[in-house]
Amino acid sequence: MGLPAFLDDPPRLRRLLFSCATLRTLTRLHALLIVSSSDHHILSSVLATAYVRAGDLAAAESTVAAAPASPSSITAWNALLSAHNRGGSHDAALRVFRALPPAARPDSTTFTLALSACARLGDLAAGEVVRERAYGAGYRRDIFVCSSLLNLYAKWGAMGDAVKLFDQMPRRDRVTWSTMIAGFVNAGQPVEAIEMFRRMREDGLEGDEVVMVGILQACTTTGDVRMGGSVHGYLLRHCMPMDVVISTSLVDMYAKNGLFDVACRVFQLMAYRNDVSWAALISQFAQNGHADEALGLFREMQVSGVRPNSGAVVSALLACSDIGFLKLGKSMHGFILRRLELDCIVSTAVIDMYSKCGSLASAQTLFNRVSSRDLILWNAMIACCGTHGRGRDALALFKEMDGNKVTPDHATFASLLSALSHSGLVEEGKFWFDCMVNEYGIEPAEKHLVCIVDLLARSGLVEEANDLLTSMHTEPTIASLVALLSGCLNNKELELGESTAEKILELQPKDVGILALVSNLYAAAKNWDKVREVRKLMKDHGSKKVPGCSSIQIYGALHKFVMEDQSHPQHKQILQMVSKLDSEMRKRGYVPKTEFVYHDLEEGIKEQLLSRHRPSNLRVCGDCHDAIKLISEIADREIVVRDAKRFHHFKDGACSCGDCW
DNA sequence: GTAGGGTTAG
Repeated sequence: MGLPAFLDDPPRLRRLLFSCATLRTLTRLHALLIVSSSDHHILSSVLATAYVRAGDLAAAESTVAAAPASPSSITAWNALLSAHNRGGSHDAALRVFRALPPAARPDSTTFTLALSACARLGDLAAGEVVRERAYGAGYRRDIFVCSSLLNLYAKWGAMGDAVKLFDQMPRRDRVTWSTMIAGFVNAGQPVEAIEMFRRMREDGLEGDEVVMVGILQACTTTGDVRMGGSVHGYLLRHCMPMDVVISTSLVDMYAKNGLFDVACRVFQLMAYRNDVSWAALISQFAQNGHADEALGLFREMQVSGVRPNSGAVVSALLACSDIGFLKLGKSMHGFILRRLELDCIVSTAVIDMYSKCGSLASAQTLFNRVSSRDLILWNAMIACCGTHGRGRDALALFKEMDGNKVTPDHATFASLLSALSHSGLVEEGKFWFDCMVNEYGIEPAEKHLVCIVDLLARSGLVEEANDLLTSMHTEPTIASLVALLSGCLNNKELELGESTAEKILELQPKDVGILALVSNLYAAAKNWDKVREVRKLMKDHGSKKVPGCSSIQIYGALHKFVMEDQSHPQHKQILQMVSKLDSEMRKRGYVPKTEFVYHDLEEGIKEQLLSRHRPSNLRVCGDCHDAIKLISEIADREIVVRDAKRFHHFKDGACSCGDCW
């Protein structure tokens, strides 16, 4: 049987290879070429490129590798490298680059592609090897090679190297400038980024969309909304195409600086919004306590047909945590399992959501299922145990983490110490604090000091706590003094208490809760002059508190209560139940602790207020704590209460957290 | 067959 005539017609064969639509026809053609006696090696580059286009990168590689290396084969190698990069297989791209036969003579494109792979991988060392080879091959002044190298440095914080290279470059174009700008933004040097932009314009170049995105990010981090706004105006004046990315940067810039109405307006005017645009706005609402708006937007996003990405889901989970919306959070967990990848970031958010919605057990279960855990995930789980009053569990996790070769950081210790402190594990707390400083070389930050002072003072070791504070190089902060004072008050160490109170007053606190604590200390010390003085301070300077809000979720519906609020449809029935519980409690010997009311009122009125009291410092107060203990017994229910910081699990007339009041 | 951009976790 004769072979098709086109096999002896190289130009026709070339055309055929290029137009091969499917991998199957291509493989068949290749087989024919091999059986034919014609010298198909001269076509191997074309064949390999065709394989790349058909998506069979392995076939492409073996084809180009089997052919004798020639300068013309480098385009096929480049096509292969480029395809690996496009598909996200940067490791494979680097492997191909390393396997390149020297006779193939890598060119500017080859080095550019290899450097791009290094930049994606963050492999600075591999980048150095590529750079040396590129320089050796005479591409020291090639603008593409230099830009790729610059990008590698800029993306991974080697701004010193980037600046050096940038200054040596024979020529700079918009891409080189914008790479430098993005690099400075990334490295947390927004001022330098803006300075670069100024120099760029001095050089006679105008910014394009990519440059302006960098500048907007710089404005976002410096908080310079004026400049951000003028960039916005510049974009409009120069009729720059407002694409998704630049509009999203604008939304982010306005929202991150608190201008939610402007951000929403820009968002509404966008011709097209993708998942990132939605996520940008949702995250800002979620992070600034506007959980309802965040969840509303999340819903709208789904209605409009955009599938939430992990960023949007993480933010929505944060909103659920914020208002304790367990049912919605659970359904998001389900959505993630069906549609998204459960990576460390998402797992952390889900675990945090379960914990903050009161379900530590669900958080634990998920944590145990996650196979690869990063530092932040461990930290989150340790923090969860701590807030639920499980100091020993937190310590066990910490030890397990250490065994898993994850090195704890300052945040780990902050959570661990806080957990130990609230569970009354004094010896352990002291031990790990020393360990943190001496073995892990972590300089105690304010949050660590507050924890350890709290731990010591809580257990009565007020002198030791005070000595620790005075031994530090820096002046004690309000928070650490408050921790000390609170310990003094609870342990009736009034002498040290009074001097601590004095120090706190010198720092002029505005927080009503802190002033109340100071006043209580003076009252305990019977220093009535001081009590009057502090009360006056509370009246004159005390910051106006946003009224505390309590909420409860029943069958997925959220019920909210604010002080004096009577808007709930079942208000009457609720009050009836409260008074029923109240009389039942009094029968069991409940006496309201009126010292927790910070207003100057008659005793009788105080009691009335207390029975529907949300604490002004957003922590469960001692009176509520006692009351809920009794209610859990009367109603024979487990009651989980979350305040601003921690959880209280009440059951059979007791609270799981050993430390509260 | 070549270089640069937006959101998200303790």
